[in-house]
Amino acid sequence: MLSVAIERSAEDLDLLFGALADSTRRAIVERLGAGEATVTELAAPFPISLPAISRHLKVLEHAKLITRSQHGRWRGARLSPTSLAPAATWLAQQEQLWTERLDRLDDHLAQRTAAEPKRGRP
Amino acid sequence: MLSVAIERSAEDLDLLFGALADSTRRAIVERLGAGEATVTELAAPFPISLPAISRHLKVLEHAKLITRSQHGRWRGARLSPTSLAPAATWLAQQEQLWTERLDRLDDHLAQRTAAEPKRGRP
DNA sequence: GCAACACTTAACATGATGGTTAACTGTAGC
DNA sequence: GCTACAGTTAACCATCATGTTAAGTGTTGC
Repeated sequence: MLSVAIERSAEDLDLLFGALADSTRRAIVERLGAGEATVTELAAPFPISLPAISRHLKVLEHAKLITRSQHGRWRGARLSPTSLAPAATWLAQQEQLWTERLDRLDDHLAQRTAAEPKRGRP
Repeated sequence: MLSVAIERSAEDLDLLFGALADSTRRAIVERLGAGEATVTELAAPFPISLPAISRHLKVLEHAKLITRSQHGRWRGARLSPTSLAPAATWLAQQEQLWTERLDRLDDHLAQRTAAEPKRGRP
């Protein structure tokens, strides 16, 4: 359907991994796993100022990891469900690629040593 | 055995995700999926200088994503097989946590609407 | 030994990141 | 309307990241 459906751009991954490369932001994501929360709730566990939290949220939002809402004077943050997928997919692909390669290498070595058992290593 | 075996510290993840938050470094990792390579080989596809590549490799090494070797005057880089696991695990945990939560939410809502079908929303 | 090669290290410029405090915006509630 | 509350924006600062070029290190090969 969409011609650019698989277009997982390098920039998206930059933003995603970049957003996750900070323990405060990861903790916020973990916290949001328990459900929507307000900024003050999210800020509570951390020893940093509200503006700092506010910017972390902006980074997460920019990476499309969270969406924001407004209830009265409270502003909520919640996870966008499939947003981690691109990162997880990239990692899975890499792991698959190199385990495949290691398997092939094992096969190759097994074959080699089976075919030429007397070959010595200098 | 090791008392700190499961101690996947926040710093490790900082380094891991940080290392992956750059498209050049991700490309290098992808490239290394095909096997060990020298610095010049790794540098070839990129329009940046060798020192820049050298430092990217140092970042990857520091994040324990690659190991380095020396063959004569060539210096090789190769992937360390399980190094992506902490990142993949963290992502998997998050995805599991929040899909669980969404499931519980669904159940809850289904139960609620089943039990109190006439309840209106103000 | 010495020149060429394959890098790495050093020194530097520049822009991004993560934190601060102070001031601003917008909603709630009397 | 005014005050308090929840949060964002602005201005600033220190540090880190990423690139550059120039110089240094160590190995090869004649």
